[in-house]
Amino acid sequence: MTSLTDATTLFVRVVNNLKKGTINFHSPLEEFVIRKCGEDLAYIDNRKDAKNIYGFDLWGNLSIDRLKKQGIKKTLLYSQSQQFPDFLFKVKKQAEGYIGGSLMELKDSKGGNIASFNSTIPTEYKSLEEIDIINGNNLVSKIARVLDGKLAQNESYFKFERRCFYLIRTHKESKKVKVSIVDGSFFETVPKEHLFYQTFLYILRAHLEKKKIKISQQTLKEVEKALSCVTDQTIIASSKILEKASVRPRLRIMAEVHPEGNPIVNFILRLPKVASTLSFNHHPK
DNA sequence: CTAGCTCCGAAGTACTGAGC
DNA sequence: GCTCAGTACTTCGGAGCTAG
Repeated sequence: MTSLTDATTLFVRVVNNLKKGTINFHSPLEEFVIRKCGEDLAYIDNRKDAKNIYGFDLWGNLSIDRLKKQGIKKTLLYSQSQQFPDFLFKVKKQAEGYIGGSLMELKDSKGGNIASFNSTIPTEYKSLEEIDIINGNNLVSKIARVLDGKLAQNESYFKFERRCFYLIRTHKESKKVKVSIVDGSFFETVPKEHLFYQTFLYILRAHLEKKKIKISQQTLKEVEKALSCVTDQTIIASSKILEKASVRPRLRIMAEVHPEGNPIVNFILRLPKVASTLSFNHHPK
């Protein structure tokens, strides 16, 4: 279990600075996090802008030679990796385990609804191990390990379940602008693993209905059981090479969040819905 | 090492239909 | 008609692979 420290720290600092006017409601969200919690971070996805725009160097005084030894290539130092998540907080030691180490994702939205989640399903917890699976590489865990230093050497570091938070701004261009920090658990009303196979089941049922095909309850049960194995989004989302096909179908996972219009508490959310779309890559000869 | 290519997530843009 | 939200589609660009 982790505490809420990371999110509350950020929240308190953001609120204080909004009051003082050192940041304002229309500043880029990443500026909030980098300027107010930079030193507490173990991963920044856009290290290029962190350094060039906000003058923050994630690597602090770590020497380039040492980083190279730990597998951090020079091109990685200040790039925009476009991986999940946007930010990772450093872990702190507590008794035998860890606290802190939260994930922070940013969502900026013109309207009152929260923008869609491209490729990542929002959840309450994620470990570095899961982050690596989502990304299909170990870039994030590699960087976090370096910045968490000694604390990262423990074997449990990789599997430590980290809380997920979302720094969300709605109505960003109007006077109604509102900034909130939302706990990932608000989005995870159905376990992520169920979301995928239930989507496929839904697709199947809709087809059966449309084509007026009747299959037995028994068969449907078996299909459901088989489909329940479909849980790995990297397998779902990769483009597929099919025999004789000149195009490669690519299923993309997106989650659209439907906001509940609550004037006081602004982050009560309805069932997340996974919408997949198909696009095609040309298969080179 | 590096230039050129593929892969694919995320951001940005376009479209569409409902309500006024 | 116009606006806006929801949805669909397109573009961008970093990483990683490979051939030279």
